[in-house]
Amino acid sequence: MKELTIQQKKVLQCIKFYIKKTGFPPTRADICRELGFKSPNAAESHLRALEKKGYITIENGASRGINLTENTAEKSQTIPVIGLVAAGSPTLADENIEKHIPYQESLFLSDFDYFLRVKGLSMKDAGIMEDDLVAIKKTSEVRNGDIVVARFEDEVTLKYFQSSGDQIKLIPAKNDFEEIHINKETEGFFIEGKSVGLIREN
Amino acid sequence: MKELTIQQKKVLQCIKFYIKKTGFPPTRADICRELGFKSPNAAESHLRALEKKGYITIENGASRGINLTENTAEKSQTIPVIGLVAAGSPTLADENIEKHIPYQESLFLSDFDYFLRVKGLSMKDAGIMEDDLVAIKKTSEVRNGDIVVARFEDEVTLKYFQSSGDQIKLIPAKNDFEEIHINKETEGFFIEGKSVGLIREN
DNA sequence: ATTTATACTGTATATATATTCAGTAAAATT
DNA sequence: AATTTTACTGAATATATATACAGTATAAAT
Repeated sequence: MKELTIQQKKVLQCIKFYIKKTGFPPTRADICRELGFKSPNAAESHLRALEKKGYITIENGASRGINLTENTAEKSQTIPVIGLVAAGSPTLADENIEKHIPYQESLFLSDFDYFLRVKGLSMKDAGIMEDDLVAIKKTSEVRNGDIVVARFEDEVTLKYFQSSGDQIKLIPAKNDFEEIHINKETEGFFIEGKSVGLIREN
Repeated sequence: MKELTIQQKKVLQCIKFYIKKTGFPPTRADICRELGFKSPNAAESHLRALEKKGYITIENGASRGINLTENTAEKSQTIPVIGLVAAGSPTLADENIEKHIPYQESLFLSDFDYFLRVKGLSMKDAGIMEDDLVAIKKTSEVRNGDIVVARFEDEVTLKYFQSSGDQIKLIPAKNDFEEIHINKETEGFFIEGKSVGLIREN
């Protein structure tokens, strides 16, 4: 989508804010009032520019006939899905993002930063199946029994966390997978975050 | 909140639908067009009734100045969670509803009608754990391999569905639970719906 | 039994609103 | 260098829209 100018961004923000506040879109005059314009044509021109660039649609002849396009409206309500690949860490870099899915704030008890798409069945006995989306909160503060995203060198895994002293155990929830034992200070070892929820798309 | 009459419900639904479709609320004339009224005052009166009962607010003098109140607006964005109890069917009656949770339309690939709170571990090997929320779409059209909500007399269960001819098998996803074999025409047997997704709140 | 709420039609109108036209001026693009 | 885009002011206007007023009729509440 074509880039917006600073003023056009201001107008778009103004529209979003107005809708949030009142439940319906602003008139040209409303926009002028909010942004200090003295002519309704200032608002009109900006609206037509926003329409041309695909951020809104305008129903001609209708009062307050402004509609945020899907792309515009959803932007603030989506969260990235990241593929869990054997090599490479789950960063929020564009190349790792599989897609964005709509997201409601209070979906889980805790807030979270991204969804991790699960590969493999090492957590099967914890009810985490292949292709499930695990909601991950980025943090290194984890407790025994938490399901964590751990990185060791280039490998990223989802495992139960168990620590005693300097010793950390990463335990898969399936007998035929192996536990990983690691020292806390081991170089290249990080806890990326922990699971706070799960979504499965049948 | 005070109960709405059938007509008032229709008008409220019409407003919601119009906003969903266009992004902005309807005029009095729009409502008349949608519902077949011949006088704008018909819409006006209903709007004032809805305002009086607290379902909407109206900004006087503003065109399309209709705002769904928090309660009203949320209703279409929350979905009920129903406890899966051994006895009693999962109806949407108030007494069965555990709570409402926020819900975004495109969360799963299919739409659905309610969440079922899972009790017991009979579907553990399908990755469905105790207290998980299974998204249920009310339907009797199910295919072999679907996870279905089946009711037999007073008992409601979540099982794999498998049919051949008149014979229906309800298969739990755990060895130590028993399969249920039932004839299609058995009295008191119903398929309530099928699972289309899952949410786990860690 | 009387009042109030529901559920409209039909007409009228003040005003809220979109939208066009005429300008000015700077910045960006071609 | 010429054209287009951006960013406005200012005035004018057709029409979209809320809203009041006058009725009619039935159902519900007090």
